[in-house]
Amino acid sequence: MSKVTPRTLSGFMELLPARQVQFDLMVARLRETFSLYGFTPLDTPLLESSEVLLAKGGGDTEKQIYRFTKGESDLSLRFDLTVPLAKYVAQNAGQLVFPFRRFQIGKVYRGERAQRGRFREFYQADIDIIGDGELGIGNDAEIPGIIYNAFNALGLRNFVIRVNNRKILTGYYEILGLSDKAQDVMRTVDKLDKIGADKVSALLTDELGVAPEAAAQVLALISHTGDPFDALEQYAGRNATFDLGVSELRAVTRDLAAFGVPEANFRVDLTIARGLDYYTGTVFETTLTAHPEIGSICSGGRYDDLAGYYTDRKLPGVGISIGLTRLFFVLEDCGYLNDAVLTAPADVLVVPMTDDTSHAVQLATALRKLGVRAQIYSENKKFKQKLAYADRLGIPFVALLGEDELAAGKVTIKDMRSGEQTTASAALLCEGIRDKLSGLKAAKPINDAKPIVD
RNA sequence: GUGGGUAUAGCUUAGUCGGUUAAAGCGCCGGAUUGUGGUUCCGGAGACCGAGGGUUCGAGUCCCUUUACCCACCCCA
Repeated sequence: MSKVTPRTLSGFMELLPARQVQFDLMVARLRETFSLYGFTPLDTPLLESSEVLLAKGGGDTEKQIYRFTKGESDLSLRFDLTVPLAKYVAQNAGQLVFPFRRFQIGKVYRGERAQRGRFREFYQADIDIIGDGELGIGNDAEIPGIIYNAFNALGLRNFVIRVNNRKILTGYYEILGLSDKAQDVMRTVDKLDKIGADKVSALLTDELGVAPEAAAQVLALISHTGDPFDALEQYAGRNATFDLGVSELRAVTRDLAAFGVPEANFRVDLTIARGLDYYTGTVFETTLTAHPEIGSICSGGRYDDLAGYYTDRKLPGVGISIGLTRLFFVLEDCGYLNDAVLTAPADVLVVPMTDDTSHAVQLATALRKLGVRAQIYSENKKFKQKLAYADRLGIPFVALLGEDELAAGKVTIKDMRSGEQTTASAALLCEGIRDKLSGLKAAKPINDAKPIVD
């Protein structure tokens, strides 16, 4: 009989057990970190009515939406977590306490061509702070600290959080008389790192019709080396939006040290703008120092009006989104995933070797009460196969209950890494294992301290 | 959406000018070792060469079609 070939769709990521454990560990660390800053968890449906999801309409996002009908229903898979948040907040505004801080970690879907580091189904880890009518700039200032600590909790060290403020760009382009082209100019300038100043200049003049002098001015500001605030100072007092942007950017950078963000992990970068047009102030973008080619793994910013398509209530917010799937993919690809992390499904494999399994069950129960993950191996296989099972799954301890042990009322524990065996009372061994495991479990999932070079 | 590339064992790949039995490493299974895994040694299973059609005495190899996947652009996490 011919079989259907098992396959996974392009752009969808599936992990083997050990990797999945690692991924889940990263998710857990992010949840812990977000919780430390007072964010509350939120889960929303994967599927929404197309009317709700596409309220904004138009643009590239609409083309990338997975959309289908089921009976009379016109449904769409969410393509980010921000639109569902907007719906949720608009719907529940009366019952929420503002500023509303939520985090959400979930899958989103984009029907675009997959490629390296670019998925069609992927996890985003979002945090957002939503204000009712107003939201202080202090919330923006808190974001870099959260990003830093979140990545730090994962074990990442080599990354840079880049920050800019859209008001600065908007105001500057007003000064230069480029307001009508502001969006396109920002998007072009955003490519500076990738294609270089000459090509950016060419694109500005040839494709966008920017006057050469204005293009030169655009590049002059963003190419400034040294303290970016010195460059910005030259234009002070000429445009209210620009001045506001500069003061907001100052506010965001002022307390970085107090928030615990090292200078090496932060940079004001006047080129970043984010393609998404709903950002109106602070913008963030985070890249891995050793892998800029993969693009941003965490970005976000300030928006004036989250839910304008659903309600008249003005709901400004600031938030970020971590591309967890992309991040995980890059880290695995580059060998940064820390294999020392305990990815075994259990801490102890309890192996009964006689027909009487009651002692094995008792031991497993006692271990679990101590918080030690115990699995009973009940297959009637050869002894070596029982050990091989533990070995292949990376289970660090095997508890052996053979005739000798049962007769003596004891248990033999084998440490699979050292090969050492000790025989003692069950209670004594349980405590010992718990203590040994605590060290292992403190390990972080990622180790990017030593970048691997081909 | 646009442009390029690839398809051979579970995985990564080799396969000469079209020639007879499609090769290797890794992995898997078994044994050496019936209460000791991970190392080593020995043995074994596993491939209608992506699918369909064509040229030919003969196709993994050449041609056409198709599907899937990969890479890049656009855009993004």
